Amino acid sequence: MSAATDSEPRADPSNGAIAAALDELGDLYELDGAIVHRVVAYRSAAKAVRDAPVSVAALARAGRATELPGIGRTLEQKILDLVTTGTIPAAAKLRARFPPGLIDLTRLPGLGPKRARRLFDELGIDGLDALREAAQQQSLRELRGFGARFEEGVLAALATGGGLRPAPRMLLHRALSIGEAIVDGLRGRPDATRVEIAGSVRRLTDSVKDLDVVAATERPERLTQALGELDMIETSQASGPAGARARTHSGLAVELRVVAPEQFGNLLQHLTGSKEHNLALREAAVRRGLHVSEYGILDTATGVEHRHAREEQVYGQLGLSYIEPELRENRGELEAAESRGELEAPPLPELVRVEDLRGDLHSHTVASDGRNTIEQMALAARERGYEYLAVTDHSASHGFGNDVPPAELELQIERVHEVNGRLGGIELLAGSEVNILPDGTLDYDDELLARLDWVIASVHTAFSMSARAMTDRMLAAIEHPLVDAIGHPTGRLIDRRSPYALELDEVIAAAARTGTMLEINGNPDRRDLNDIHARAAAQAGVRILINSDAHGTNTLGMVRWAVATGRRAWLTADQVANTVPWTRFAPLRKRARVSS
DNA sequence: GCCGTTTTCGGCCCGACTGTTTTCAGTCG
Repeated sequence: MSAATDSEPRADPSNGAIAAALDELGDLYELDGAIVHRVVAYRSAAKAVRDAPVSVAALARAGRATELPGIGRTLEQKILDLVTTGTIPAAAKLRARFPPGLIDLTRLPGLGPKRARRLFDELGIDGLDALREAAQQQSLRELRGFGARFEEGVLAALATGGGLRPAPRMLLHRALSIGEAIVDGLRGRPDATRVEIAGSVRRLTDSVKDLDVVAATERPERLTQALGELDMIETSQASGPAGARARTHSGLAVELRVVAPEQFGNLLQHLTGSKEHNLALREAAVRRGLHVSEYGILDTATGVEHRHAREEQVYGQLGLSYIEPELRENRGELEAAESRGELEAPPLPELVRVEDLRGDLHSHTVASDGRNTIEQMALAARERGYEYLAVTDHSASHGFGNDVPPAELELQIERVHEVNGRLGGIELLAGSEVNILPDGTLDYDDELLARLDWVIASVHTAFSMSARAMTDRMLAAIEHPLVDAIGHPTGRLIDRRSPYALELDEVIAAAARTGTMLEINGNPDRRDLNDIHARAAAQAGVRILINSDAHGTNTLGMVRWAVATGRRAWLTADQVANTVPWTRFAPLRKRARVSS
């Protein structure tokens, strides 16, 4: 937190900080009345920065930021200003013209930049407090285009805190389970011929802000009414003939859209998104004279609207092969779907599946904070069809009363080998999830580590180090010859805790060079590495592990969330180390190569 | 502000719904 001085160069802003600055600039230009396309350019650039797997500050200093999609010379210069001076001149200028509370106004539902600007220009309303006061005095309705309903809406939104901050997001596993229940409920209705989950839940993103459901029916009004009658629905705001909106008791916003069966593919494709995928898809289609909507594809040459019952037909008419929902983020999937393999763009990958996994390299037992014994975990893993399971309880300094002192680990090794000798059909690895201490050392000595069959090393303490110190800490662990893999490498908790400051490109390069595997952790709160980082790591040649981090027999299945992230990372089974049989996995371990 | 099977200017997806309106702009996804 020390201020930068002449002797101490300014620390590079993170991608998140650069993205926030671009988003703010977009907001300011929007208030300033800039054309929408310019504002969209800032938003899309912010997203590109946020998604970039490498340091954008470093890219900008190298004059290479324009390699990112949606970033041209102007934005590169603005990023460079931010990196070198800590501020963007254009933003400073606009901030002086518009009070900070004005952007808060645009966060309220139904109040965008145009109307917020009018409230400021014509009534001097410069923030939420002034807006509340004006609404209470019923002076908003004097403005043309504003009425009593608007005043009521403002007071209601401010009273409930709605709109003051973005709606809380729900983790995927919860939203998916609610979504499946809703889909089941609607499928039971005689009027529904098809019902599917769409939106970000179908794309298996980390977390979601709402649930999109699509249905095919000849009787739309019957089905939209049925949504409100489901047990899990708290309130329904029946909209129009195109669908309905509702909210579940758990607070999840649900949007149901309906079309005729012959248009179901168009609707499913549209509502699955992402917005960026659809935007790029539609722009490319327009260049071919085709206009894509949720109702069909209009061919401007013939005037014919083509309706498709299946998504494959939608992509097919656009000259594309089918794109898995997890890939629909406009991260190169459209180019790949267009490729037939012979061109320079590689075709779409065949994505890894849960069924491809042959083992799990991260699990806990009662020896630390797990709930089941070695034998119970082994039987459950064998039941899943695994050929190997690493028992990796926490190490000597875990704390929380769950640590395993060296003497205890020696006993645990014997227990694992004993069960392994007794049980057939599965290879049990005596392992440990070893803490990486702040100085980069581990909390067992090398002699003990060498007696283990498998070591996954993780950071569990001292999260708020500088990026340099944390990177060095991680690199020290990666360079250790007895560390086979790194667990949950960035430490993030989805929507709750940011990743530690870390130069991930250095971590990835070191992991690739040393043959240290990097994990995608299946805990639905973690999914760490994330999709962007896992893709970058795999492209750099790092072997990726897909692990459950199960703390009981009933959570071995959490690998499905890690597989979801792996699929979003474009991973094929070949890029995931634990898709191979034990005889091929064993020699991939760093320790196997050190000792041979 | 970006970008190019429309290549350095002139475009930049498409539709639903809302509130306040008599035909639509703004907002949202």
